[in-house]
Amino acid sequence: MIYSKECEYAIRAMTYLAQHADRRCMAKEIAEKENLPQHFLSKILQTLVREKLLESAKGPKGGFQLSKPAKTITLYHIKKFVDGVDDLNECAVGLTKCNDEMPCPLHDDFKPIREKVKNYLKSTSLADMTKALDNKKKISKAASG
Amino acid sequence: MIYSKECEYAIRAMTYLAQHADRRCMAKEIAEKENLPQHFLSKILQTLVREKLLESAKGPKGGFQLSKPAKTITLYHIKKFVDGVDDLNECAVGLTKCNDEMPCPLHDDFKPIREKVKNYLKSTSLADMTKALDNKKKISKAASG
DNA sequence: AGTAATTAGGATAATAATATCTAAAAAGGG
DNA sequence: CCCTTTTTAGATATTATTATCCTAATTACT
Ligand code: SF4
Ligand code: SF4
Repeated sequence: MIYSKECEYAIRAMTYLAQHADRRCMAKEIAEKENLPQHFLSKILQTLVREKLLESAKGPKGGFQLSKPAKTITLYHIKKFVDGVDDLNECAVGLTKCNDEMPCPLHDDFKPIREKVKNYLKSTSLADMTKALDNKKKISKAASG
Repeated sequence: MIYSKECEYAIRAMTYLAQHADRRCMAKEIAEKENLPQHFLSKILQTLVREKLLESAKGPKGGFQLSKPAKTITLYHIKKFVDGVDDLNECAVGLTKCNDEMPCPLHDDFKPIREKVKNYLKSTSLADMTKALDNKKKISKAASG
């Protein structure tokens, strides 16, 4: 609803990296564990390296890792580099470009929602993602055992 | 952010029809007035007829019109028939399918936002769209004159 | 130095979204 | 009945997204 596959894969891969921040992870490993198309993922990781969100190393013991602490990388950052964030500043209705002085239909109803989405992306870091995943694991264990 | 071009065009066309509910409008007219690709729009209008949201008539004096009152047709209905609404029930994060008992990361943060979007689409009718447009026109006149 | 491992980058392929074109069918007006 | 207008439907074209493949470059280890 909010981002492309490419961006979704980027987020999932970076979340995986955040969960294994103690070492480098290979593209192949991430693809297998997260069930992502391997070659496509490699491309995505390359662009994330170019955008300085990741660091990479070639050869044996090579792989990818976050270039900075997980709590400083937000979903917004990732979307910004992969998809761009223009759509978050455009109308849901699509009648004209956004402009507070000359609002289009439903401005007052829609703009707050759009702001909430933007805010959610900006306030959610990879650290939050891993925390949420840990929680899920706990709940899952409690339920089954 | 929420729907495809096709759906956006559908909404804009149907809003136009709601504004001119007293008569039938030709595809060409709608395309010109709303600045939409004409042939693509024709296709879209055809599917809306098949889905019973519009009625059509061929030949001279032909064209398209809403099949029921503007206030009974919501953005949600339109999206449902054009794009489908599955994405409104899926995760923003994309890690797994939605399931309240086994929530994925950020469920509690994201789900309310998603519900707000859904609600917005369900509670916004074509009549609301025309009302908002009228309002805009008024404001625009007051500002310039 | 040699070899295996791994990322980087370019070429290509497959699929989906967006857009156009053309001919056929239906309706109205002469 | 014929001509014009307009929708309908199907074929085709274009572009963007998603995905794969292949080769080169880099590095680690022996
Ligand atoms: S003014 Fe409001 S309704 Fe109009 S484009 Fe901006 S956010 Fe959308
Ligand atoms: S985060 Fe919540 S809304 Fe999203 S898939 Fe998970 S349970 Fe569903």
